[in-house]
Amino acid sequence: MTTPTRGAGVEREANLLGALALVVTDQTETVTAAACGLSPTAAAALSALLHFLDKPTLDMLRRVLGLTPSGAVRLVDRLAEAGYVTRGPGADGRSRSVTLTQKGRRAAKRVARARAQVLRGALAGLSVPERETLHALLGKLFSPFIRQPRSTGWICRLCDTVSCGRDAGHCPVANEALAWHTRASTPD
Amino acid sequence: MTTPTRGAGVEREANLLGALALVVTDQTETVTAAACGLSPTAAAALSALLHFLDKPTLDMLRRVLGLTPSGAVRLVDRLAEAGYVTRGPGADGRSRSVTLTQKGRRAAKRVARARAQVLRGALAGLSVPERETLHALLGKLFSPFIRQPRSTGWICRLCDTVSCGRDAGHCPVANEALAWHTRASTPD
DNA sequence: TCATATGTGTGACTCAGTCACATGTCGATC
DNA sequence: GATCGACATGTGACTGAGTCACACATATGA
Repeated sequence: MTTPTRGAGVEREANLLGALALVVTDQTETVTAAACGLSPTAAAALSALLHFLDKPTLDMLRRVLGLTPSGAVRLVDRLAEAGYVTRGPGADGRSRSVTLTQKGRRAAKRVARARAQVLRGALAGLSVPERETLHALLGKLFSPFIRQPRSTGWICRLCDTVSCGRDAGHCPVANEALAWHTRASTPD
Repeated sequence: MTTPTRGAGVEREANLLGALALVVTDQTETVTAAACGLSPTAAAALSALLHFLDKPTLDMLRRVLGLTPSGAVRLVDRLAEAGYVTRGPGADGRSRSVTLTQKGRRAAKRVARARAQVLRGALAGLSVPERETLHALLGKLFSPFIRQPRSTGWICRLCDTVSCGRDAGHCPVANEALAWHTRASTPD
């Protein structure tokens, strides 16, 4: 009993998971950067701006991408120079809103499409029931990452918030975070 | 018939896969870089040097990491300055071997351990049969990435070649690559 | 033998970010 | 209402990790 294939088994799966995560991320960064003609970070910013519901500010972008304030300023400078965003007055006298231009919106959609294409390509070889199974397993894999405070950027910085199903309660990240907050309500 | 949960279904799983790959890679880069006190690329280089069987050269490292020749020279400069590697004569009058020092070997092992810890942590919530299932599915997810020529670094640049089981025919990357080469033997 | 390919290395530069610091604004408290 | 600390943005100077263009030595093949 206990586990016949312990030890080496875990290592094999761990290694495979690491390798897959690496290719998927590599590919995604390459194609999203190409889709907007800027850096992967800029691509992530465009994607985030596309999916934000309320008027995003420079500071929100900073948090999502895990940058320093000045880093975010430089990033928005670049996006603005490319004609992708404009700065406007924020809700606050201190903050400024960052808004996608038409051109920026188009670029952001290209970014999202490019990402989706890579990911759909990866899933192409799976049958529907296999995809269902995978979905459940991926959800479980998330938990450990949500529990702990993250040092770098936001998990969902490239997410498609529609297909993510956050509002419908389908997003494991959102669900875990919610459960976590209700459990231990430490207001920072 | 056909597929009742088509369309949106694929998008959901695709999105989840992308998000998971992103966190896993983020975390891995963070901890491996911390483990050696240098950049994620340097950490990958140490890991690669640890697992190379034959005497690695600067050029091999360059290929694995997807750098330019001069980029690789700079990287090895940094590794040497940190006391992690030494340059020696290569098999060839042109090439030079890059060898881990004792200190470098220790650092490389820390890198490998740090990576393994992240990945094992992700898998911690899965039962043994769930891990088996995941393993099979991850293997299938790989195929599309191996078929196409990659622009950026090598898929396995952080792999633990022992637990990967390449020689025993357990590594899906190696297997796919092998099958691919026997099918279309274009010697470039 | 000579042209070409290959591996390594250098100088000048770029790009994306950092840090230290300045400025303007908000909220709370006296 | 004045003041003080926290906060959002922005700027100048700098760094780290890479690039490109080029040089040089060695290897390979016609």
